[in-house]
Amino acid sequence: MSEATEKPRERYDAALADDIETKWQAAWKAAGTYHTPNPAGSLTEGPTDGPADLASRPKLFIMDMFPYPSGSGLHVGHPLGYISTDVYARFKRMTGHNVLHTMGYDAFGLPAEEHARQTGVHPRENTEANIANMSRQLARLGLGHDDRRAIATTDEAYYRWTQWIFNQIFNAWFDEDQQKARPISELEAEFADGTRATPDGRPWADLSTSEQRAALHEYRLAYVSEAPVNWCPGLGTVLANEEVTAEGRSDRGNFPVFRRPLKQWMMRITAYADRLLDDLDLLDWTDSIKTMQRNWIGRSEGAHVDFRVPTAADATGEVATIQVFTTRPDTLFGATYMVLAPEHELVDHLVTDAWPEGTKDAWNGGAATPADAVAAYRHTTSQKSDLDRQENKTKTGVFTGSYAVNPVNDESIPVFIADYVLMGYGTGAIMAVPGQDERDWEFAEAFGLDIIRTVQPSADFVGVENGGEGKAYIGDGPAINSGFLDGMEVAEAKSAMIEHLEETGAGEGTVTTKLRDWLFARQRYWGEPIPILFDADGNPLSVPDSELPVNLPELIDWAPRTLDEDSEPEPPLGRATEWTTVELDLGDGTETFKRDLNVMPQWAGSCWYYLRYIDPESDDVVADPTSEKYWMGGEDADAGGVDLYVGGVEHAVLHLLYSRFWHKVLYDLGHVTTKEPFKRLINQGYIQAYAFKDDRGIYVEAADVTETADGYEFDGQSVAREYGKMGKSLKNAVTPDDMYEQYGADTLRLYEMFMGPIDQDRPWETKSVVGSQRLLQRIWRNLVDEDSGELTVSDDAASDALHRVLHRTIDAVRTDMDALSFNTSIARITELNNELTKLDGPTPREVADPLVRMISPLVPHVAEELWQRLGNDTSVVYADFPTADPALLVDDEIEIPVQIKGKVRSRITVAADADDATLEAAALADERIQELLDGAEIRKVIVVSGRLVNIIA
RNA sequence: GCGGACGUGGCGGAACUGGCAGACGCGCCAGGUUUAGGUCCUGGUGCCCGAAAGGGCAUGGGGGUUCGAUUCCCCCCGUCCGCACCA
Repeated sequence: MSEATEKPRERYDAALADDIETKWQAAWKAAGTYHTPNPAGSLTEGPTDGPADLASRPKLFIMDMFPYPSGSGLHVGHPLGYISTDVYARFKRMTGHNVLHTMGYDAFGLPAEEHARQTGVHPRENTEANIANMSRQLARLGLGHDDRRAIATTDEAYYRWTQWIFNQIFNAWFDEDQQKARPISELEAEFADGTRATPDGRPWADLSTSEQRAALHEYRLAYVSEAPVNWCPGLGTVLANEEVTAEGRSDRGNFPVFRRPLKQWMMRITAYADRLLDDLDLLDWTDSIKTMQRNWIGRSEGAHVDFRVPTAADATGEVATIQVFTTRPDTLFGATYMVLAPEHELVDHLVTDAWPEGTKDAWNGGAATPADAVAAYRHTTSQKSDLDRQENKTKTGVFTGSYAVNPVNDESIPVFIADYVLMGYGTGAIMAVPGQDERDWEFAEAFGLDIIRTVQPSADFVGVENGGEGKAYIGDGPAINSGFLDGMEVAEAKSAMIEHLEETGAGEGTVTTKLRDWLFARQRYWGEPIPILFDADGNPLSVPDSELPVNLPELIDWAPRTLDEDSEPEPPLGRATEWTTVELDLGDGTETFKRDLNVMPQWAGSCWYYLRYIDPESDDVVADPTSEKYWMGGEDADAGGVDLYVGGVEHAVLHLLYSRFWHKVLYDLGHVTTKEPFKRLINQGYIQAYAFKDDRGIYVEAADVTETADGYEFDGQSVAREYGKMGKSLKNAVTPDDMYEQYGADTLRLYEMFMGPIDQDRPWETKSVVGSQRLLQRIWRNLVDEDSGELTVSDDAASDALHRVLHRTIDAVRTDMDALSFNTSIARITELNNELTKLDGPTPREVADPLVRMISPLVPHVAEELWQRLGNDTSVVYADFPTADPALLVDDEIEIPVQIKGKVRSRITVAADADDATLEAAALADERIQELLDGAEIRKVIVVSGRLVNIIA
């Protein structure tokens, strides 16, 4: 770029912005400008250049979902949320709040381990390098974070407390009566004093230490369970369900995943299902996120019903009983067959030696015996991927040979296995009511089973009755063919049936959730070691808090191995042979313990980081109680929580649900004062960008594409435009560093905030950034002479009109900033500045001063520079945000539109406080209106005070 | 299939609890500064008819409520997101 010789010395361009930005970033750092004082404990020091009374001001706790420190650095899409929270935080600092805002790193996780496997670089080394790079990029944005509070989940000082929380959970049980977690010691006391019976009824003292440990283990909120897990040999690890795609492959790397039984750490999140559901009502979150959480929890009310199978015996020799869950107990009279999931444990007992009399051809799967049919069917099912099962909704299944007895009418009904019944939901078995269930109807048709309607379909229902196709009727209506229920509406029939079942002992009302307990263990290296020791009998015991943290052993050969399909799960920590055993006295004499070899999932560190932001230094407590109560707003447990939490919608369910769960346990145990961690949540939108493909279908560098009359061109070739996520793969990434170089950080901030509302996706357009730079240039030029660098601000009073514009702007900007509506704030500031540009003279100080204050949350560096040039010697960061004078918001005279039949035809100027009669008279007297009415009869006149007049002629 | 969000100029987007649709910006057009281009400055810019005055049409489509609808209600179309044989 050739330098124009006459370019003004002090034009606000990228070079000047760079000078200003780096200068003030250094100054803020030196002064600790963003140091937020705690009310007690550590970090009670505030900024040296801020007000002394900060800690006694009302608090505001603002958070971003902290990032994983990726090796590829940032693009302009990443900081969108961070800028939003920064602007809001700065605005709130100027309205008298003590604002806590910082940033950390969610730094454990598989990518560093994968990278390490490829390069041999230790995950810690790689992670720290990535954090350093990302911190540099973020710091250049001028985010007002209290860097004393920055944490990384990989810090030993941090994960010590992650492990401590694990121990809290492990050493707690859920008291169903009180619906809350209590220390396990209280359970032990109940066993000891006989309040609660031991599992086998013997006195507690008669149990051996090992038996006692085993008994307590059954109750713990974190427990070991032998459960089928998703073993992924390609990654050498077990994956959580959410990390497995619908195709049955790993989310990361797309390796095949196999179901294997394994001893796993589980967290009893299901105990909290009701509270996690109910307390959503306390939260200021969007309906869509709340709905997603509700769906994920999937609470449904219904009944358990027991069906006896007289011909079959269960494992204990008892007559087998199949328990089903149903949300429609009212339809029990219509249950004409039963279905078990193929994996159901009772299936083996139900399979008969030979096909009984009456077995239809369709039922036997072409096999000679039920055992053969079941085995073959199970095999076929296990071969099917989840995707197959989804796409092919044709009902399949086979008869087990057994008949169950319907408890309400003693009818004998056949028992099938079919893969449309899932082991993972309810009891893994259903009573099939084809008359009232689509799926059961399809199965019944395919297998020639009886269909009995037990609800009278409504008149408009198009089923067989009304000459239509066969169909289940799901709607409301009176019960029919249902004995004592006949005539009752669905809801009434449901409760009547539940009452009947409970009286006869055939079942009971119950609640089921889709939510499963949380599989918490990972067979990896780069995570928090689970602080558990196993005694000689294999009972798990927590490492004493005084021995925390359990540090990761240093491994040379630490990487997960890629294993073959038949492999057994193998945790990498098992290779640190010296580390795996430890001698310790846990109060029962010195024992030799084996360490748990699993690490925690990545969710763990992010479950509670808000607490450590509050108090990152305390050694003896997870967070200082006074500071915790202050920052979380714990005076009112219902209303408390982080005041604003901003992050991506991809964390709508898991992170937020896990975090809420941990928080509730900590609340029950008295470590935190609020019921919920995050009071208000906003999902910021994503920045997307255009991408371009050539005719071979290969992406070309988007930055080098030019727009032509009829399309787009790259290197002389026409290319096709697409739209999608910004990133390397689409070759459309724009980095913050590019923007700093071309425009400066303030312009980038301003542009990102101007693009649209915070929660909306939006397309990035580098060519539009210039608009934001122009605004800053014009503001600068209105205050500073570009050639001399002198201030062009006068002490003369502003005109009355300007005064009014100023105060209207202040009023609007205050409201909009408070509503996080930064795009409209910027629009109003632009309008004010356009007025200043038109002035054709120096800017009155009484406008310049509030203008600089108003822009400072958005563009802190240039605002601080102008603030200083205006003669201030304290930082604008803690200056008061301007307040509008209400008297200047109302005009003496206003112009209002006059409509004829709803269409604006003229305008009249009237006194602002004119009454309706005056308005009507003025409107009717208006020349243009008279002309248009032309003597027509006026039927009605609607006057909206201060708004408009509408004449109906 | 079920659930949620949304649909406004060439583009990003404004419009409070129903009251002047299109604020602000990008782009585009015209003019100024400049040797020229760019930068920068000033003005214009929803669409259609019209020289203008003015008029007509416009918030995905259709209907409704209302003096008045981007806003409220019903139906349809489309886009995005979540869940998915959940008993």
